Amino acid sequence: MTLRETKMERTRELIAEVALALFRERGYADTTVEQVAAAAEVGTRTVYRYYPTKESLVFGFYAKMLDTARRELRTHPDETPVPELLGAVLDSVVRSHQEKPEEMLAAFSLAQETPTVMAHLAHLLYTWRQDLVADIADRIGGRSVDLVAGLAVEQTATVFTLAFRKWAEDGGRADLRQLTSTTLKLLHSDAVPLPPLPH
Amino acid sequence: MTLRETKMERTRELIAEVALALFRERGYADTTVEQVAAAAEVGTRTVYRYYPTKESLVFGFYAKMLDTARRELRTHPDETPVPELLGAVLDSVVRSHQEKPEEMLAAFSLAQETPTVMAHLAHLLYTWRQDLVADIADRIGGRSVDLVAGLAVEQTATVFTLAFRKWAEDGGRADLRQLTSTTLKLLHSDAVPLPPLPH
DNA sequence: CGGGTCTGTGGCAGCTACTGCCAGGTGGCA
DNA sequence: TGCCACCTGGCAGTAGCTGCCACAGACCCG
Repeated sequence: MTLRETKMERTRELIAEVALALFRERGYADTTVEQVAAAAEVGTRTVYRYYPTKESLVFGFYAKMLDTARRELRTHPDETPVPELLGAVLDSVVRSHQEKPEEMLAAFSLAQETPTVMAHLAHLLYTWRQDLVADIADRIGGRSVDLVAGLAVEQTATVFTLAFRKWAEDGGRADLRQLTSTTLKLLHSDAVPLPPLPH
Repeated sequence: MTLRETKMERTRELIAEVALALFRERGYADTTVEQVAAAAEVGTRTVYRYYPTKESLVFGFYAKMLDTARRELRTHPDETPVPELLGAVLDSVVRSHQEKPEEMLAAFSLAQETPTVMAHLAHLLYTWRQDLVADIADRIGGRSVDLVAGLAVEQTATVFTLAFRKWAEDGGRADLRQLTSTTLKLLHSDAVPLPPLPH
């Protein structure tokens, strides 16, 4: 890794950190990108070189985390059974959240305050799941590959999303891993109502 | 309904229609809100009175449709079994899509072209599902009410979303109801892999 | 039916997110 | 050490979005 790249990586992270701090302090709407740039001691133009929109500043590390979870899939050999893969993804996401709980909570609470930020988060997760579906579909045989892969990924993501939402409601005091596992157990059980099959 | 309200409703719909038409014609990014206003023969300021953002112009009727589906729930008596409720929601959404297939397809294709539009759609669906969870939770007894309601709603929404996506990929030629029912069948079967339970 | 009032409309000014362009400087590399 | 590549940041410009205010049409009551 060259000096140039190191510097850029540092600036990139610095901007995201400073931005998140300012947003928490003064609120998202009341902070201009110019202020973020000034606080990070870079030009406004530079901020936009690293992050395409103001909203994306909130999810700098979040995006990196999702990327990691996906990347991890590729380390598993081709013969790995799909349930194990899904378990690995779930585990990776839970682990990331446990590493930086305050940041996760802060980003989520900012998202709840500001619709466009929530929209950005929803979009981030949406594309992530779509990419995951493509990854998983490659490993599945049989009929309706895309539907099966889709359902598998969506269910896995849902388990985490619900557990996380409950965890966040609680202010992050509960044990996220515990909550995830409880939710997963519910999904495995048949206590969850579903629309009936049309005859 | 007074004359005033009628007029407003008409303008509201006119703006959305004109906007969607212009977006399809010249593309979303290459159409300014000012142009939409001019084509609808209203002031720019008025457009923003009806629709808070440019993106929301794309989903005028979409939002109304989701609202209808939710509203329909309230027509069912309290004793209605939850699976039936979920079935009704699914049905309502499928029906709406079958009524205006071109518009649905157009809106979705615009969303795929422009990230912020997709983000808006994702957000719309996200809040809709959350509201549905609250509605359903009211009707469920027992433990982990919110988790059960959450899983139930998310699974139902997922079934439709996947079927819709496949339908849209196909250019809207396939039968959406058929696709939905196939997806639902898959979900009921145990052909869908899940993450294993941690011991 | 007519006058006062309420309310939707739209123009104007202004802020800020975001972009293309270009000059200057710093790191990479021979 | 010197040339080249590329990252940086300032400037100007576009467009989404908002508060404010005057006007006009709709509503209501005598």
